Amino acid sequence: MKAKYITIIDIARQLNISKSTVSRALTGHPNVNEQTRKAVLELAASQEYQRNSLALGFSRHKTHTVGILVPEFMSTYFPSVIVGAQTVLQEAGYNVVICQQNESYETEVANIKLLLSYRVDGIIVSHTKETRNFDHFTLAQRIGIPLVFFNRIPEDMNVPGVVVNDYEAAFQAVEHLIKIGRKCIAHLAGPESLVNSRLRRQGYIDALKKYNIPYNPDLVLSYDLTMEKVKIYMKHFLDLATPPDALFAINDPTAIAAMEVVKAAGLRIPEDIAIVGFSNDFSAELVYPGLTTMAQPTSDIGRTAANMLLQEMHAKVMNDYSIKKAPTVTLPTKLIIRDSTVKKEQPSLVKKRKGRI
Amino acid sequence: MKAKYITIIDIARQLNISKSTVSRALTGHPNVNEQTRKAVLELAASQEYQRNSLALGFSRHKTHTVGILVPEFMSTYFPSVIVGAQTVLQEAGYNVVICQQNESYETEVANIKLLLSYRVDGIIVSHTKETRNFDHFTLAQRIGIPLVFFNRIPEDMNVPGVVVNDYEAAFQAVEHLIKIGRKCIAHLAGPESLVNSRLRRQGYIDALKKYNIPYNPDLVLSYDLTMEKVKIYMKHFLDLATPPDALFAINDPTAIAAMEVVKAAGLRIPEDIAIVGFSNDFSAELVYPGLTTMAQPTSDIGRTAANMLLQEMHAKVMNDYSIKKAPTVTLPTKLIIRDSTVKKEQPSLVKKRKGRI
DNA sequence: CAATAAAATGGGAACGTTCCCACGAGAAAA
DNA sequence: TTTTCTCGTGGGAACGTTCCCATTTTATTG
Repeated sequence: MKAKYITIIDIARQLNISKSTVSRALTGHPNVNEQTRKAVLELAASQEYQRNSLALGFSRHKTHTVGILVPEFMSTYFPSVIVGAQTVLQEAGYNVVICQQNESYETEVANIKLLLSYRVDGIIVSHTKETRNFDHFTLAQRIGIPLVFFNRIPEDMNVPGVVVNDYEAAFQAVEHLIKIGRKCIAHLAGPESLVNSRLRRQGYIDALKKYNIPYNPDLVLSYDLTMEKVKIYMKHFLDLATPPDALFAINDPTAIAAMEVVKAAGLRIPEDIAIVGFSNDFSAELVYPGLTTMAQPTSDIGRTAANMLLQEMHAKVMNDYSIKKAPTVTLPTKLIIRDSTVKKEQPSLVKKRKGRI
Repeated sequence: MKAKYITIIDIARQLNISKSTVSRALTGHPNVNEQTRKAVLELAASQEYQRNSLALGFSRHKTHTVGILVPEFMSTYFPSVIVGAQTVLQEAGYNVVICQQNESYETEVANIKLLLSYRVDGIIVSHTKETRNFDHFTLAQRIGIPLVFFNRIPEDMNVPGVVVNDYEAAFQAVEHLIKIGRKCIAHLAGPESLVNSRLRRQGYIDALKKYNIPYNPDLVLSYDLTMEKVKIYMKHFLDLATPPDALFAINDPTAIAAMEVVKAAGLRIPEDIAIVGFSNDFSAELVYPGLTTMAQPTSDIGRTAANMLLQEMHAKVMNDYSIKKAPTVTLPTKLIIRDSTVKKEQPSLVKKRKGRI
């Protein structure tokens, strides 16, 4: 089974002109007679000519395609970053292909190699939580393919990236809990391997310090972001002699899973335990009670990363980040307060229905 | 700024052998001396050789890449279908690139052309809700690129596809509402242009018929799946002289948005209005009350579509669906009953906390 | 030791496109 | 008229790989 595509040579033959002229006509080159161009375009359209981008990229050493690599896309975070990036890139005339790793390091390496082998012009990436070895990224850099990271940025690489102010965000989240009177605040932290996790944890610690609340390491558990663990850890917190009266969770799914445990234990949110998440996932608004969370400007993150990548790709000379500092943009987060920390009065649930018994 | 890649010719030159031999060594061809192969592989590794897939696909007319086209991926449905498909395809040695259309017809056409121009070996697709003209798909077929549809399948094209039993699913969903005693069931339907919408609507109508409940067209509103509309339409339902005591929504986001309206109106779910959604999105479990919904086997849908595509791609001769019937696989759905239709007793919320005042 | 078979290698075409260079025809300038 | 310029066109190289065919080397057999 073999696909049959029309080529510019087919068109040239039919019109009795050279492939050069056909090429010029199709690419909009000025030096071509208007009648010739018209004839070529018409024939190309009627024969459904599809340019062969393989041949083009191969010959021109530019594919006008960028790859976006994300660790997963079941939460709303990554999809909406992608949509933001895609908008900018498509406007700039670039094609976008997306690869997702299922949080697997091997897939990540394979996908980087895949993109390199397809000679993409640039890559936007957030690495998996498993990634400890960054050789596949430095490889891309060595070859000269611009890379822009977001969300998760390898520490010991000097690469352009877009992040949010994780430290301040965590600080504010915890400060919010303190200001509503909580004194015993637990933290479900992310894996130590991720910078964001460590920054958020530090923000947590420093917020406690600022308000003279002693930091109790027993109230902090790092975990690997698999949902089963949350339930175990949260239960552990509830079983402490002095259980916490608030929880700051590394992200919204964690917070939501924790809420399940709390509710199942018959405790009230926020009265017994107030909960704050991170990212403002779509579901944060939907859960009961609504989840207070630090919103990330996902679309902006994507757009910013895309613009940075465009700049890198258009640079005359490859930016050599072994000698100069790579640009990093930090975007602001915003605390969204919902019922999981501060309860609004409910509309009366017993209001009479109209027109019915 | 130009990327520099090592080529097999570079390697050949350094080892003083021909590019043919290098090619053979790298591709695992039998006719090559073991020592030569070892030398080639070592040099390739140390110089970080990256095969040029453009050249390869260009020369071989096979890219071993398939494209997946989805209308959007903010809900969990499409991402998890993709993950399912990706698993199968990667196991079969195919690369996967994902394109998302933001529900835009123009983007869809552009992306199909993009994939064709990159000479992908096959395409898995669910079209946008805007798509009325399917020329870009028939184009792919004419050229000889296998296509497999899922979820949304163009009616007047005879193409392989994977769907769920939308009609029966809708029937069962409505039957469930009837069995819990509801008599006045509204339906927020999807756009008429989508087959699924029409099938689900018919399932709704026929379920009513079976139980001798008169079908009232005023209780059915088709809409374009934009969230603002839901609120308007739902409010309209509530304002009817005889407002409905149940709602069957075309999908979960619709159902959830409707729940917001119901709750804001001070009505109780499910006592005043029972609600059923469709798809069992991640959020269906998280909302309050939990949303009863027809679960779709998303991962299976993806895996099935991928397997069908593999079969198409491996067919010796292109299947000509202008003369024979294209295979369609229908997968089963499953009703997930949650509190939005049948309330479980709640754990007491006033249970005493231990170890605390 | 010659004859033959098998294994390993080299040479070159092919894939579709762009781009550079050359060339002819006609127009404009000398 | 001759020279110069511009416009439109054609020819061919280049891109990196595979694959087919030819050739050389090595091993095996009579």
